Amino acid sequence: MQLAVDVGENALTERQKDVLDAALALLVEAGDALTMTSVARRASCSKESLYKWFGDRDGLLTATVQWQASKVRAVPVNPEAFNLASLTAGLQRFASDWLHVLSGTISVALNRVAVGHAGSDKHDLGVIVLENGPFAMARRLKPLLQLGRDTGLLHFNETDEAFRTFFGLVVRDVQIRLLLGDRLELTDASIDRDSLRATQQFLALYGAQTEAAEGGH
Amino acid sequence: MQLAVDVGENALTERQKDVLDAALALLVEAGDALTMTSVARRASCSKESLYKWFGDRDGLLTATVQWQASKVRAVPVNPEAFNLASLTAGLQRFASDWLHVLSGTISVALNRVAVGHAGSDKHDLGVIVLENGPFAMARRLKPLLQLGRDTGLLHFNETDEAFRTFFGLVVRDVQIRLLLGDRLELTDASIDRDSLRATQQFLALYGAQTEAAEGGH
DNA sequence: GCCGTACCGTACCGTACGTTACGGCAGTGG
DNA sequence: CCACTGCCGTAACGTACGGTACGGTACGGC
Repeated sequence: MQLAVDVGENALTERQKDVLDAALALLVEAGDALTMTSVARRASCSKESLYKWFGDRDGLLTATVQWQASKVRAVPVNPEAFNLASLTAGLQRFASDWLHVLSGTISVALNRVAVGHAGSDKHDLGVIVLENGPFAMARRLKPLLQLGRDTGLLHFNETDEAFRTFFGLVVRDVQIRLLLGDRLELTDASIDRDSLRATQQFLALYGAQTEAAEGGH
Repeated sequence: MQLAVDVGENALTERQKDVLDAALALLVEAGDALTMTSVARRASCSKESLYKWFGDRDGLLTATVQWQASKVRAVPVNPEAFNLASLTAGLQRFASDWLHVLSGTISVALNRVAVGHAGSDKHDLGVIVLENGPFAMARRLKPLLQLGRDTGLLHFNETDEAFRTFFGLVVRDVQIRLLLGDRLELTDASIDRDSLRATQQFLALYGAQTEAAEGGH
C-alpha cells in the first residue's frame, strides 16, 4: 500500500494521481473524445487497472474532475487592518484570480465536458464543476463582502445578489465565449485592467461612497 | 418541388423544416446522444433522406442550429421620441427578452451541444451559436447604446465595453449554471425584477445623471 | 401504360470504443 | 524456491451507431 492523499473517501495513491493527471491532459487535448485506451497508453497503465480503480469511464471522468478540484484550493482572506483599500485590493485580486482560472485550458476543458454531460442522464460532472466553480467562488467571496458591509464600506441587502453582480461584472461574456470556442486571448495586462474595472464598477454600485471612482473608463 | 424558404444558400423545403424541428426536439430531450436513427424515426423519414439532405451527422446538427437561429429574429428598436424613459424601457425589454431566450430549454440544449463540439475539431456549431448568441445580442444592442450616447444620456468611450458590462449585469451566473445543470427556475416575475435591476445598475454606471436610481436594492 | 423521381422502411456493413479476459513479470512474504 | 499480489500489455468480445444499399410505394410527366 502506497501513500494515499487524505481526501476522506477518495484515497488516491501516487500512481492513481499520475493517471488522473494524464487523463486531465488528454481531456484538454481531445475533450470528451477521450478514450479509455488513450488514457491507459498515455499513463502507461493497463486498462484493467483503470477499471479496477475507477469502475467505468464515468468514474474515471468524475475522479479526474474531483482531482483537479482538489488541486485548486482557496487562499483565505485575512481580515486584519480592514479598510477601503484592502477591500478594493481583495476584490481586485479575487477578480484577477478568477479570470486567470476561468481562461485556463484546463478550466475550459473541464467545463466543456461537464456541460456536455449535464445534457444526458449523468449530471454528476455538472454538479461537481458547479460546486467547485461558481459556488466555490461565492463561498470564498461572501465573507469579504459581509466584512465590507459590517464595516460600513458596502451597502446591500442580499449577499447573494451582491456576489452575483460582482460575478457578472468580472466574468461578463468571457466564459461563454471561451466555451463556444471563441479565440479570446486574455493577457495578464488585460486581466489586470478588467479586474480593476470590475472592482470599481462594483464599488460604484455597492460602495458607501458616492464619490467612488467612475466605472467603465 | 415544394416551397422553399428564402435563406439564400439554405433552401429548405417544408418537409426538411419538419425534420429539423424533430431534430430540435430530440436535441432538447437527449442532447448530443441524439442518433440519426432516432431523428429518422421521430420525423418519419428515412435515414437515406437525412444523408441526402444534410450530408452527414454534423451537417444535420449544423442545419438544425441554423434553422433555430433563423426562427429567432431580432425586433428592431425604433428611435422615435428618444429620451431617458424610452432608453430605460428599451434596455429593460432587451434584458427581459434575453433572459427568456437564455433560460429556454432549446437555448440550453443548443448551447450544450455547441460547447461540446467546440472541444473537438468541429468548431462550426460553436461559431454559429456564438454568432447568433452573444454577437447577435451585441449587434442588436449597440445601436441603442450609441443612440443613448449621441443624445447625451449615456457616457462611455468603447461601445463594446459598455455592451459587455450590460451583458454581465443581465446574465451574471445564470447561463453557466443552467448549462451545468443547476435547477434554476426563472419566473416571469423574477426576470422582470432582474431586468429592472440590471438596467438601473447599468444606468448608474454609464448614465449621465449621477442621481440615477441606486442599483442593487 | 410506362418511366423517372422522391421518398419511406429496413436490413446491412464497418468501425470505434467500452468492457472483460488472459498471459507475463516484478516484488514480497514465508 | 514457491505462492501470492498487483500491475502492464494486448488480445478478444459485444454493442451501438454512423453510413450505405435495396426493395417497395406514391406521384407527376409523356
